[in-house]
Amino acid sequence: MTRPGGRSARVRDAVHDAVVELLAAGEIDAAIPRIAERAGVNPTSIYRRWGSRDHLLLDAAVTRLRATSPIPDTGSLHGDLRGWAEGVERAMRDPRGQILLRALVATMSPDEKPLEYLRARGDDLQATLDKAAARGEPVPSVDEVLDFVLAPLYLRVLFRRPAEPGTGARLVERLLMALPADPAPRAGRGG
Amino acid sequence: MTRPGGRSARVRDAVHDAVVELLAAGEIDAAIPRIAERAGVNPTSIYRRWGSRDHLLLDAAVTRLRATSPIPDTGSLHGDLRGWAEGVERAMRDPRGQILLRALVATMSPDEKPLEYLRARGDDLQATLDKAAARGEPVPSVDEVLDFVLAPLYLRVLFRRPAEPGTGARLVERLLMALPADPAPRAGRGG
DNA sequence: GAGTTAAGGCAAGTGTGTTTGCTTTAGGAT
DNA sequence: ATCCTAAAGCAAACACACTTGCCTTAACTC
Repeated sequence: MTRPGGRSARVRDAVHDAVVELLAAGEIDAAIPRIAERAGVNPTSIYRRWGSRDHLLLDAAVTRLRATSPIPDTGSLHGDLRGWAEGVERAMRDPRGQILLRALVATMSPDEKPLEYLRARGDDLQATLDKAAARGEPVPSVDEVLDFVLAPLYLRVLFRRPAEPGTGARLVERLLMALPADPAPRAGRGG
Repeated sequence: MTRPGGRSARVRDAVHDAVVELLAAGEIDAAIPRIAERAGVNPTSIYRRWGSRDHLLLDAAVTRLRATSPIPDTGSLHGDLRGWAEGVERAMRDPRGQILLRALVATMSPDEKPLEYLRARGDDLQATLDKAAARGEPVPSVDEVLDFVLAPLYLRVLFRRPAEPGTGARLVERLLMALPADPAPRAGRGG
């Protein structure tokens, strides 16, 4: 990527778009020539850049999901987590979000270290929690947020149906409700 | 399957075994001829029976996962859920369990109705909860068990690393701890 | 604006996954 | 024991994804 912002970026975006559209349209095993056609690009360009369909899918999923639902800064932990959870929930009600999450799970190598995507999210989360702790608010651990807010939202999408509106907010409320009023730093659950 | 228990079943098991072994060994995109070779079976048999690689993977995953970690009957809800959660946790520490869960997520059609596999689990869970309620114990809803016990265990496997020993038991304890002492039927969370 | 060079496009060649018609085998039925 | 039929095996034809060498385009640099 020594030439950012030019033709290279255009092709990359067009290919990512094509992947998302095709998957969302139900062509879940569209091969590279089909994706290239949809993107208005030569198949060779895809083979040369991504090498395999799985690498392309993983790249598209990570890139696109990373842009989704950042953690807001509302001034209170409750507001931050609630805004974030609602964003995740909304993204997971979009068929494209669903398919991207599924593609991510499908193409991640099982022995992969904690995926960069989720690690970055964990870091963001930690920063948000740190700020809240500095304000004197009682805070959960990152693990608790992932276990009791993100996990239910994701599991519902992957195995059942997308969470109904309000689920994210309810999960956040339940988690924060369970915290001790004392803002002493909590012993993490060991992740 | 009009001829259960004979050659047909042997071939099916051999093919399922081959799938699990190959996936667990890292050959995640082993094609059908490769699976057939490993199973000691003719590729045509696989094409005729399953039609596509995805159908085969889904069938193998559902079949094998269904046999894993049933809910025990210990006489107390706490014991039942704890035994089950520990079983799930253990299955997810096995590379074959991990890969099967991943294959399941990857090959499920996104618009699939709640997957038969998880629906059956939900029914088992409901039966366990009903028994406990009949004994006068306070019980959570099926949704709560899925959200706060199964979801964290699955998410950790899919995105991070398998849960450490004791995680399942701790999740169950936390859930039951949060219940009101009054065993009145709880209003479900609407799933 | 001319030069430099990744990256994209093109086209021909190659391999392998998939299909299909036919034959053989093995379980169950009579 | 013999018949019957689904399912498995076999082999040849087929299709198409993938590779590769070469040429062209376009973006950054001086």
